[in-house]
Amino acid sequence: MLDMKFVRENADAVRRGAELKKTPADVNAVLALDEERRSLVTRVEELKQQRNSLSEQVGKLMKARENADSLKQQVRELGDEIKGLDERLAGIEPQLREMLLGIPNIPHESVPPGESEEDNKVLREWGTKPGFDFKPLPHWEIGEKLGIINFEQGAKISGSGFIVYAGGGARLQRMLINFMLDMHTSQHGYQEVLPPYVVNRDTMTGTGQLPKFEDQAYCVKPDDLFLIPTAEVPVTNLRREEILGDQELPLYYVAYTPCFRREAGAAGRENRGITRIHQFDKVEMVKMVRPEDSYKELETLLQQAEDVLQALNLHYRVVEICTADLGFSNAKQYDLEVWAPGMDRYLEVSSCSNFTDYQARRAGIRFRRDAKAKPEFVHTLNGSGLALPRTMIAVLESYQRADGQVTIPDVLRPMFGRDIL
RNA sequence: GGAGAGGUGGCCGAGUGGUUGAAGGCGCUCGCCUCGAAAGCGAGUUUACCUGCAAGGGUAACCAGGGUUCGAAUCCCUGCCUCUCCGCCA
Repeated sequence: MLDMKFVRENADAVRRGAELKKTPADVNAVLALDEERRSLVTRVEELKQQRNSLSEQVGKLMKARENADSLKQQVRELGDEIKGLDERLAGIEPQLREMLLGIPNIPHESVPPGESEEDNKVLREWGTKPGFDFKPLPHWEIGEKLGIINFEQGAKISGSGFIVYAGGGARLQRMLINFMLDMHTSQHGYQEVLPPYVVNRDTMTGTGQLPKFEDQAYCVKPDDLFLIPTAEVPVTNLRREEILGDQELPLYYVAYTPCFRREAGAAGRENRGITRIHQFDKVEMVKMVRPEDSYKELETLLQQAEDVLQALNLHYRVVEICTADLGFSNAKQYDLEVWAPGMDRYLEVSSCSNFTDYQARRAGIRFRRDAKAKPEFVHTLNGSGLALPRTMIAVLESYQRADGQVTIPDVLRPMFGRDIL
């Protein structure tokens, strides 16, 4: 969320930002409620000051064994008035917070303007589309033929949108996860964490999944816990409500987790195969950095995600997301889209975002530059490094052979132990 | 799951109704001292919000939420968490 003071002092910039994002946001209503809150606070604090000093006098009188009844009565009446005002405040404050949460982060000035995702800008391409002397199959056909992806079993035991990897498929998936984690920890300086896959309501709220997207999450009802939709949720919340030391920054976390998404409303789209499933694996990078470094850190984050694709020798392109397609909390975002020759299209495998202080304010993640300095909010970033199903799609489809077999990418061979699936 | 104990500032640790935002110690910051350092001495050391041009003033917070009271870190209730013992279990 944005800082109330910032909204008050930069109302126009906030309005413009929401417009650019095509997100309706009633800034005036927020300003009005803020005004009301402040006048209420001022009044109630005055009354409390009176109560405190009168109450102190009561104490003195009673100690001196003098009669304090009329004073007591006076304080009691003050107390009633305070109670009323406090209750009104207690009603307004959550409402104000909620309205503030409805205002999106402001896009960075470098973000290209746009009307829809059509206006996203392809910045560059890496590698070339692989050529085939046969018609490349889509991954679901490869998967079924080789018996490494089983859709029926997934549907049987869990439901549509769940899959079972078997044999070389399961093994390849595990190797890919290993490979990514190893790269990010040993070459990119990340600390690996293995968080819980189920989190509480506060955690889901801290990163913004709740209350707005409750219908997208799987809920463990008796315990009011939620299956994580991405590792971003537990990992970003690791430091929730903390004040970090300057020497701790920048913090780089990488986590492998499964991700669970109900995808309510997404059913029936052109999502054959495993492009969009309810449970998938992902390696996620999360950064907490000093504000002045965040845009530089976004570039390295992007590069680190690209490194994975390059090591796997998969053709991809880098897309700069335009203002209209930018996520609600994002100030700037790049997507990596990998080429899937069997599907004849690009698939988003990574999304690298700079949230500036928007997410950190909501989650209360701060740092102190030195012992005397005021705490400041960190900037948070995250990026997939990478999403497994779509990486798997790209590998299967790009490395397929005329005989139906799939070659194992060079970098994975030592780990995998053989050169075909 | 059963029984018990406990949750106070960066840390340790006092505090059971009235200038206690909180003793004392440690740590940390600044200053003095020193060629420099240590020791020693002195000062300072939570956060959020409101108000003010500023200096400053004020309110709130001792796990969280309610309650009692003129007044609560201190009393009562509920919840959460931690620890110990028992049970169960990958």
